[in-house]
Amino acid sequence: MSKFINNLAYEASAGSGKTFMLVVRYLALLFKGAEPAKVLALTFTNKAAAEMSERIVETLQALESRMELYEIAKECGMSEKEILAKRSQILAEFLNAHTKIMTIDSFFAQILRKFSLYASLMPDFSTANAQHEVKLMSRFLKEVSVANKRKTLINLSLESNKRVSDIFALLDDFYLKKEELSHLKFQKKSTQAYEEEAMQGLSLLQNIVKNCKEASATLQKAVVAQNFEALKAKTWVYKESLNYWVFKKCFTPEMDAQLHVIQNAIKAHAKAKEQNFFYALNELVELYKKAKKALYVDEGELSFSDVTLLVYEILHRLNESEFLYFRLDATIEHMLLDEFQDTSVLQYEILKPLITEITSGAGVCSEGSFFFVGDVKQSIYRFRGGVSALFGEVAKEHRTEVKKLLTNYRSQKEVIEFVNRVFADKIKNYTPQLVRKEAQGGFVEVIADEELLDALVEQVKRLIDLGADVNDIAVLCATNSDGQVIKNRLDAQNIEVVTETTTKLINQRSVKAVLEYLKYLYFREEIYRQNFFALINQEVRAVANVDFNSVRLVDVVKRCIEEYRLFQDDFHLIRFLSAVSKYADIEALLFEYERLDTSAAAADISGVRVLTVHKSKGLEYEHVIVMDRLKKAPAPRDAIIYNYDGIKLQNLYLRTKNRELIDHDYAYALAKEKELIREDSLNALYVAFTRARENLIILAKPKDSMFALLDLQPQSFGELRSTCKARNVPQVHKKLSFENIYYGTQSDLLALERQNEEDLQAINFGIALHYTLEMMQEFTQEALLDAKDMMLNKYGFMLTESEVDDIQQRIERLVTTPEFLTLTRGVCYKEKALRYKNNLRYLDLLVKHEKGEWSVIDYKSAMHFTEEHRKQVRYYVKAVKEITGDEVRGYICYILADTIKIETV
DNA sequence: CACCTTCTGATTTTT
DNA sequence: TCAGAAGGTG
Repeated sequence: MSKFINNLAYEASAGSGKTFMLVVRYLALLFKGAEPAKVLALTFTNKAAAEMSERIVETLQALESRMELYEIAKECGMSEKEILAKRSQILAEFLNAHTKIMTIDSFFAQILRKFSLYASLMPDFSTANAQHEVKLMSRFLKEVSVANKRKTLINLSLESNKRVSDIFALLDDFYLKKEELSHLKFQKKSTQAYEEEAMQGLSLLQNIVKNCKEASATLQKAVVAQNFEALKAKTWVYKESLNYWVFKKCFTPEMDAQLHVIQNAIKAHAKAKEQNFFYALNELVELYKKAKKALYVDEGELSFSDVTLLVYEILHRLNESEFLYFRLDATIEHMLLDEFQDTSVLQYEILKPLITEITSGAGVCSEGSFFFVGDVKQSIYRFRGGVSALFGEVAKEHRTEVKKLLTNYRSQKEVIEFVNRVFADKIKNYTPQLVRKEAQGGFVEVIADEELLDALVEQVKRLIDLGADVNDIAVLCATNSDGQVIKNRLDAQNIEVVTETTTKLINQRSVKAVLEYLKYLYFREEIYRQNFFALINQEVRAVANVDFNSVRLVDVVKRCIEEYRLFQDDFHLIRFLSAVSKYADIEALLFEYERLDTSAAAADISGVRVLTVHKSKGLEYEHVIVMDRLKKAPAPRDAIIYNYDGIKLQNLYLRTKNRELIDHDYAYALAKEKELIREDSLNALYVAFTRARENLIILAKPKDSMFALLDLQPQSFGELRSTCKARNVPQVHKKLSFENIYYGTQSDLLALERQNEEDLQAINFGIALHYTLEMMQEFTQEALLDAKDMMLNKYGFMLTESEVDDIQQRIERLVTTPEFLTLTRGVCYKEKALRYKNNLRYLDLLVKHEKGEWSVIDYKSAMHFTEEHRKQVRYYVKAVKEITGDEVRGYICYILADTIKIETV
């Protein structure tokens, strides 16, 4: 019997079952008796976090037939039978617990909310506001002006040939790395002396040339430089010796002596300038920080990095006794970290004390455990602060046992072996992946073609002709703009396409239409009116004026939806409405909406997936086409080169043209930086290639190819096939329709109009009513008043006064209805998660009565669709019965305007 | 043919 | 900021 390893890491190559291991680990902990609320599982994306929760529920539900069962039993040292016996209980506990499966950013935000007062912050701060940067910029400039540092900023900008906005980005860099930089000192130094020194050397050199009879015209011209800058631009200045080219004829050792004088002066000059630059930057960072603080104290607005930094600072200010931030809710006894190679040093520093406590067993928790998975080969987020060296360092620091997952469970043989061949001698310490016995197929082809887009269309058609489902085809590209171009080309060929941008709310037709409408109202440009009516498929007609000073933006949008009857099964508009309410005024919306990244309502969109390699991380597809970049790769241009040794920042340099030719240290740092960039590109290609399950097609251009570092030749392996598998019946997506033709009488039309209006209003009303009920601590009048306030905060904007009163009256009646009070006697659970047809649904109210039986209560604010509701509640009852094994009854509680009706289902 | 200077054009990845 | 092309000189 194997023993559960408390301190364990997995090096998990692509497709090697990383999520599987995470789920096994998580469930093993629960079966060993850990409370779900004490297990912290952190991921990098919301998608990954949601996926993990879903996988855990899925696994538990079908445990008897899942591969995980064997592993969990092994890890726990229990028999499969024992595990299965505990299954329902564990599932119920998991669904009812405050689980801590989330992104690292939301975890930090949670900590900060608890400790917000330490940072002079209100707990209801917000992150990622669209106007954040603009506001910050103006605050910063004000601070600069107040502190009399305008000159510093202007000099910094002039001297480094950078715009203030670029300086802004560097400031943010420094702000974030402040702690890491603290051991470095920068000194102000005059550069004048070095310039003179260099010019002196030049004039001595000019003398030598003047006295040389053999000097050619070219040579005489070559040694002419008006000033220091012109001298720096000369090519010969960076040669090791002048015993070459036109200098050769006049060469004397004295020439080289002067050359070295010039070189040393230039080197020292660059160094001095760099120091001045960092010194000034350091000074301005203080003001930048002040501006940031002002913004979050006054307006409660923070960026993601502010959250991380503040959490870090707070933790370091806390003393031992205060240091129980993670024990506020419940102790965290177990930690599971996903995609560890993408963690930044700062993020790790925050988690470190927690990890130390767990691994040393010094904490209150006697049996804590630490677990992380990752793959340095898939580290592609260096630009965002990810440090892949962290993986090894952390394992070493906490004496974590590292295991390798060697078998690839995702791909077919040809794909795996191709990847092994290509990367074996390119990626350091590459371990070839093993192929499963049953995965002997697969296909890989490398195609070189100048016309990438034509080749792509051809390959997509080839796959479709072979019977491939379009939803199983993914096109991976280098940039978002490439993705847009690819989408347009496939669209033109009538091939359905889904891009990441397709799913953005602002790209939904109905939302676009409303935006055009608003633009017309605001700018009064004819084009917007035309666009609006074209988008809603209605005849162009006059649009009434709106006074934005007297009408709320939300109301304008609401009226538009009603007037033009845009609401027809369109949940995008509902989301849009709540997004609109966040904008202060029409100007804010019109100038900022493009940054609105609320995603569209979940819709079953069908088509070829087009996405960047970066976005594809963690995903897998049957057929993958990896596209070369359509444009040239950008030149590296980060102004500051950070030189890390492992995870420790050693030094930093200011990127200066040609400096590597005369400054050894700089050359070393630059070479290191270049190597890291190369590794990143290599890793990106590794990620791209390993997304494929069956077929991998690589489209490379002959010149400037991003595949150049792999030395790929046009070639193919295996046989292209599309295995037809049974799949879910695709749900028919109801297309948006903007009907404006009615065949009824005027009164029918009015009735219909009213109904549309009511639909939207009724949904808002229902949501608010539910929310109020959810927020009530108990079913009393007093609790209602508190809950009403909370509801007003959240939904007040979309309700009229009479609706608010209506909600209050309805609930007042509810809490004085004896039948309801009897029904809710016992322990009440509100909004409990329940797995329902592959979706997590929420039960309005679940009551555990004294004798152990349960009641499922669903609230409704209207009598529509009653049969639907009954079905739903019956399903809930069945589910709860299965989970608990107890007696369960279901009720629908109609909270109507004039009466309360409770129906048993 | 070796080498310099000047001009032109291209231009990211995101929780 | 860099890469590549064009144009020029010995």
